[in-house]
Amino acid sequence: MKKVRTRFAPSPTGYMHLGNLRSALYGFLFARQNNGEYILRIEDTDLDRYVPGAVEVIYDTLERSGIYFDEGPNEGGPYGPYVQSLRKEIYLKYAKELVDKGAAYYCFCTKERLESLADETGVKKYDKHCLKLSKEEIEEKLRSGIPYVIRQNMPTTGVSKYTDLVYGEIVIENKELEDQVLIKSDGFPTYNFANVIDDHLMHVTHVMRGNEYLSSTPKYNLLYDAFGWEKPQYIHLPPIMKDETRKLSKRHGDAYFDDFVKKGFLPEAIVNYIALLGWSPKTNQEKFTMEELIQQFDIKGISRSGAIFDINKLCWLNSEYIKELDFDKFMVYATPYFEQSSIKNRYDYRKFGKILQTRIETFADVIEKVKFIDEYQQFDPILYENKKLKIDIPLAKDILSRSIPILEELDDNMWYAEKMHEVIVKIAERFGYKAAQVYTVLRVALSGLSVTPGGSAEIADILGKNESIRRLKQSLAWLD
RNA sequence: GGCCCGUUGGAGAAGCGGUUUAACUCACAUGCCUUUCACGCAUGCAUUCACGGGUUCGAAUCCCGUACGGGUCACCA
Repeated sequence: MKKVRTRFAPSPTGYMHLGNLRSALYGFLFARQNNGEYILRIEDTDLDRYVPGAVEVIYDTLERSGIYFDEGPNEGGPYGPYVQSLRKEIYLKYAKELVDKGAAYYCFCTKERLESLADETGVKKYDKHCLKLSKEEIEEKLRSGIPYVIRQNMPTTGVSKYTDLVYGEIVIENKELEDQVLIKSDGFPTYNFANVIDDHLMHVTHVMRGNEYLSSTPKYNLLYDAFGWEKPQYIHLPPIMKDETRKLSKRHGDAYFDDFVKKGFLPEAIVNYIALLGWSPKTNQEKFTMEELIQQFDIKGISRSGAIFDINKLCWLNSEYIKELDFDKFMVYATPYFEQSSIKNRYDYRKFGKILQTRIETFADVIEKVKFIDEYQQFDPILYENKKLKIDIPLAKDILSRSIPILEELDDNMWYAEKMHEVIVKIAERFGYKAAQVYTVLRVALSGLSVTPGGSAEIADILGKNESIRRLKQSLAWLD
């Protein structure tokens, strides 16, 4: 059995789309679990789309995701270079070999002629016009410097079939195949060609990519056949969708890894979630470490239909990862968000962090949760009402008016969460309330919210005595 | 439009001809906990697998057709 070698072959667009990340992940998992090798190859054959710094973005994203390579532009390796623009001459040489074999031919057609080939539905299929050129004519045109491309010469009859490891047998009639361009007039290869050449030269055994290539794969197979090369195994992946009809795409602005990191998602959670989009494990496990994914990943679990990206579930997974963080680590992630929030450089971030860790789904939630500090304003008294605890507005008033004097007597240095608990329980005992009733009323009065970032004792602690008393008095006044 | 692929609850999905009265997770709802909110815990949520035929003693599972959705038909990857 040949050693498994698979590859991730992104083009340097400057961003890492989650769909791409998932392809990178699956390829990585597959290579690692088979003790194979994982290769990074940069597909930059389109000069117009080149983005400076894009390779760094790719490496940075993958590194943060826990994905690494055995061979690539930075790692080196025996089959380099691993950047296609650096391999330009290689492709031309092989293209010419194909021309000699009759599997490809020079084409000098102008853009205008190509345009004129469109049928009534706007679909144009190349008519093999230049295939008829004689050797002399070709020599002549080449000599006089007329721009040319090299096209693949497709068979016009028969069928091509191959077995995809996810989709099963795919059969395409050869007459559906167009004489695609292999070498562009700028001398660069097209993706379609460079891909095949490099996969072969780099000894790639398994090709994993989006299923948009499902129906063009026979063209690549024909190329392998023309060279007499062994074909790789194909593993086509279903798309990740934004909703039922739209692919998760750049257009919608929220499909990049970086976007999610900025919103306060942990890379581990993103990777974990994405692993589950289009693949399901044999067990009921939902949370996975990278190591577990490597062990449990299985091509048989890859689905064939598109998966809708559900931010809800990502949020849930992220909150699970956040809760697991040890507190110091949590604060490392959370601090930048405190810095962006309205309480920047005020209040004790750690005190807030303590109560927030179980209450946020993304770190960006910190910004929202902290707003009540500055956005305290008259609220609907209905917030006090609680049928389970039998709290109504008159009771809330009682509790507030009786609690305030007692709390006011507390010394400043007694004003901390643990002490507040004691005091609240005492108040409850003394006036015959349930502790929960006092807690709830104070919590609402101090925050002006029904769902609060913490319990009343913690909130009072953070606010400090003066502000807490002020708010309690204010709330009482509002009730009149 | 031609060709290719897909279609199980709001979302991810298991299931691969008979202990499936269709797992599990998210969401949602309800309840419990009660030092409150959150966390946590428990329960509920598809008589049905896009639809219509067929094969079979028996189908979500096999076959055919229809509908719907996606992909592809570039000197873009």
